[in-house]
Amino acid sequence: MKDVAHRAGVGLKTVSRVVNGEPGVLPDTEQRVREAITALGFRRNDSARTLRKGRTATVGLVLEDLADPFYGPLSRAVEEAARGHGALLLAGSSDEDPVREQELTLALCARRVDGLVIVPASDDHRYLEPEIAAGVATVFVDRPAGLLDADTVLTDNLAGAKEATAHLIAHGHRRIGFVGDQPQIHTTTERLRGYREAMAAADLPVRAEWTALGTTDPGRVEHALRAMLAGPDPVTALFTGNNRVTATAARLLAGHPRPTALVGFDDLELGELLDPPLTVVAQDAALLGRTAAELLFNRLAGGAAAPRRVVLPAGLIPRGSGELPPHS
Amino acid sequence: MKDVAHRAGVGLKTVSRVVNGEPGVLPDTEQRVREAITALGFRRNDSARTLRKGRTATVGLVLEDLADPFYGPLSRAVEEAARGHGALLLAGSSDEDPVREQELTLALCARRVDGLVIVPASDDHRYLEPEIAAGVATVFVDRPAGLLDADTVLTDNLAGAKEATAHLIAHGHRRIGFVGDQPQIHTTTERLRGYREAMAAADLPVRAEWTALGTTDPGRVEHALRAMLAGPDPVTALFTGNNRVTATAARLLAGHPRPTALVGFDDLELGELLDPPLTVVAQDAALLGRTAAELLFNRLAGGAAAPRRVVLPAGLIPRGSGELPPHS
DNA sequence: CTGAAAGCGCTTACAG
DNA sequence: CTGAAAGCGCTTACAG
Repeated sequence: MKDVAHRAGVGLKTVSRVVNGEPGVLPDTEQRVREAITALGFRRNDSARTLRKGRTATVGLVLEDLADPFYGPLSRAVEEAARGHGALLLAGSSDEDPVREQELTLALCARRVDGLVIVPASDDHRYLEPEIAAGVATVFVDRPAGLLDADTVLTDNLAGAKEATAHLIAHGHRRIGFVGDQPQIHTTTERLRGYREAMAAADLPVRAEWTALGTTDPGRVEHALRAMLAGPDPVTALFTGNNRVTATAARLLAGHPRPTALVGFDDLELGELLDPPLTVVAQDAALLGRTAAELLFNRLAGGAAAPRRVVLPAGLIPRGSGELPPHS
Repeated sequence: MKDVAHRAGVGLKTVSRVVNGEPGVLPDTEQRVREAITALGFRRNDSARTLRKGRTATVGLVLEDLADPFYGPLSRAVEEAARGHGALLLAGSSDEDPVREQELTLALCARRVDGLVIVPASDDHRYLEPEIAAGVATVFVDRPAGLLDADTVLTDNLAGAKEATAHLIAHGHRRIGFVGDQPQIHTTTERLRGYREAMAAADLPVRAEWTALGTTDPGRVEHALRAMLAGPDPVTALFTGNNRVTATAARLLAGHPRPTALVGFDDLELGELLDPPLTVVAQDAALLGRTAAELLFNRLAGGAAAPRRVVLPAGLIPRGSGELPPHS
């Protein structure tokens, strides 16, 4: 910029005015500045600008895994909102590791992002207190913050899980298995709770061997499923706790001799083309992201003193796999 | 930092030394500085740091759509590489719009990203010449740069498309349709070329109505497919040009009276569970991303004068849909 | 309409 | 072992 000013024979501030389209520059002067800019290939350094301005026009997004298709629409929704506000998106994966979540989040804070959308992996977010106090607008999505009061956007996992389980019960099942993600994840425990409550509401017992929580590693899931499907008294229906578990269950059931009912939490692409077509409880990942971004920019605009909590619905989509009757 | 220095009764540089773990600070002094840091809740501003250092430890990623599952593993691979080099990822979608690609890319450059991984939507990247000259390491992935010589990582779309088409021909098909993405996209034309070459190699004609290019909008794709499947001389097999087109084709064929063979470019989750299981030519999106990131950091490390071009293989995975015989 | 000075929060290059 | 001065590339607050 100094070079441009020198070449155009003007002051630094005049170049700044031209670059930012500020008024009060004679057409003639502006012309000279523009020529110098082109000749020197000048491009404003937005990092420097940002340092002086206070805001970085950057939003940080921390989620479990950028490669997981569930988070694609969520990321895109946050990106669109950011774009609408002239901001860019700094994104990263926590890999469901609390340490990694914190490192990543604090690295984003060190870059002085204006706001943060977090799918938490940890259960203690007090490390963010100074950041939030310093003005970083923070929204938790998909799962609540731990030991921290902050804006949150959730899906009604409890109701969704109840609906899924009640649906299986309504189709005559009494021995229903639940295979979920790791137990420290909020959505896992909520969905497990929904399953239990629906079973209890129908006066059905839940045997210990009918619930299995753990990583979504296909090997682990397959092992858990096989255990439930074996023995003298196998489950006749399965409720799977998220998209990855459901995919593994669908694969296994496709090769299983006994028709077993299946309802999954989260929809899967092509799910309607499976045999039988996949019944799911679906949530709207894009809406989750859009809502989170709205709360974020709302807060950045100076709104909402008290943290807000938004709960979005999940809805059953019956397609066939969840309507199979119990095998005799 | 000034406040910390003041409170600890030391100079600015000493705080800097402590914060960066540089040697040459007495334990006693360090202790005082650390106390001041904690008391004031000081956190280094990495934006200021990068302004002075020259490098921002940030990599920009421009792709078609953050929500498209195809790009998930690619993004994640770039993220992992960036992380390995202490860099963060600034990501955004071009939406297959050349103007948006350029705006986004230049916005990333204005933030002074150290490097750029681009899935191009435009066919003229000369706008990047000054940026590259200024030292922004730039790698194009999935599609080549337009009018610019730069590091590039591609899949062998031509060979993959030939293999897919030859596979259908080997199973007795003579009337094969190709439905692809928009014609300005490099991968579309390469795959179309592979289709044509395989047909020509088998001395089969290609009628104009057997090829249809356009957006991946399900309505458009369905319309094109229906046209090919109708009439007195319908195609007996389909080769679909990417994941989205394949998904629409699988949906349509599932409800179609005549069994029609299908080979898709790109694999789909659950594809093996369809009826018939989906035959595809698969590419490794994660490897695409990993390789691109390698070239990027290689260049940042001062390597490779001449731009490099890496071509990765695509391989046929026969599962059933591509082995259906022609209907009589 | 225009520009010189100060400052955003750090690091670099020196000097002691 | 420690720190004062200058500078990274901009914008802010003034003054003319």
